[in-house]
Amino acid sequence: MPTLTRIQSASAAATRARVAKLFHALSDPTRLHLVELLADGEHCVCDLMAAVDAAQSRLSFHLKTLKDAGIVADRKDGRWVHYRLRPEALEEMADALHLVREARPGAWRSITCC
Amino acid sequence: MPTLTRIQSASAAATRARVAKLFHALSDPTRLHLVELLADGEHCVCDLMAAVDAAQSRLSFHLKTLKDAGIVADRKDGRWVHYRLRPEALEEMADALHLVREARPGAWRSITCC
DNA sequence: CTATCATATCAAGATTTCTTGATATGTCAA
DNA sequence: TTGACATATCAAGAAATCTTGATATGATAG
Repeated sequence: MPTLTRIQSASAAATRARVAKLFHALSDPTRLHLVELLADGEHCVCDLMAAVDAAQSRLSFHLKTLKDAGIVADRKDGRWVHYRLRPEALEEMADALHLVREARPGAWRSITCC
Repeated sequence: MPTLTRIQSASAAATRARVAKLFHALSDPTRLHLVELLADGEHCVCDLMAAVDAAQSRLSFHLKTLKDAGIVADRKDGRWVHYRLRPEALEEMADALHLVREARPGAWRSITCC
């Protein structure tokens, strides 16, 4: 494998891993619900816990998953923690989808068979 | 819980499950790679197998995952099978993202605490 | 027919993700 | 201070997902 190709596919692989992580973060109904709730602005964990019916540690786990993917950010305020959406991450996802949606017909052809 | 609320949240839950399934299908680097490859049109399994470096049954598993989510469709042609993207599914995902991205500030307020 | 090829499916194990209950940490109120 | 509260983290088990190798199916070529 030539060097350039290796480098390109290495970064393509890194990009895919990043995008996969973003999509994974939204691949769970509870997390989708949380993201919906945060769509109108910042909320504290206690509100979120009341809105989605989840045990505290379970909610904490899902918020952490979203935060690790960069989809939400948090802010400490006394004994409360407020979470908010990070629109950049959602844009990143929209961009990834868009790249796939714009067809590039004939970019590569059948080699192996058919 | 009043009936209307229960019905609404039942269908909201169903929608979230559907959307979660779509996002889950794209939450894996191999499947993202496949979707990229299909972005320029239909390809047979053998081409895809050459392009992503995956064992046959592994590829088959990931294609099935994409197909079950409705992201790709297949077409049998003699002993070959050709897969193609289903743009509707990608639109569905883009729509789901869009709903979250348009903020609806103040749609609900803190009740429990804070 | 028979052999070969393309693909799907299955079974078992490996790995990852999720849930639960328990405990830790830091903050505020009394 | 002390106690109650909000949240995070941890450990262990449960569940889902992924990988691998083996076998099944159906189509074509010879």
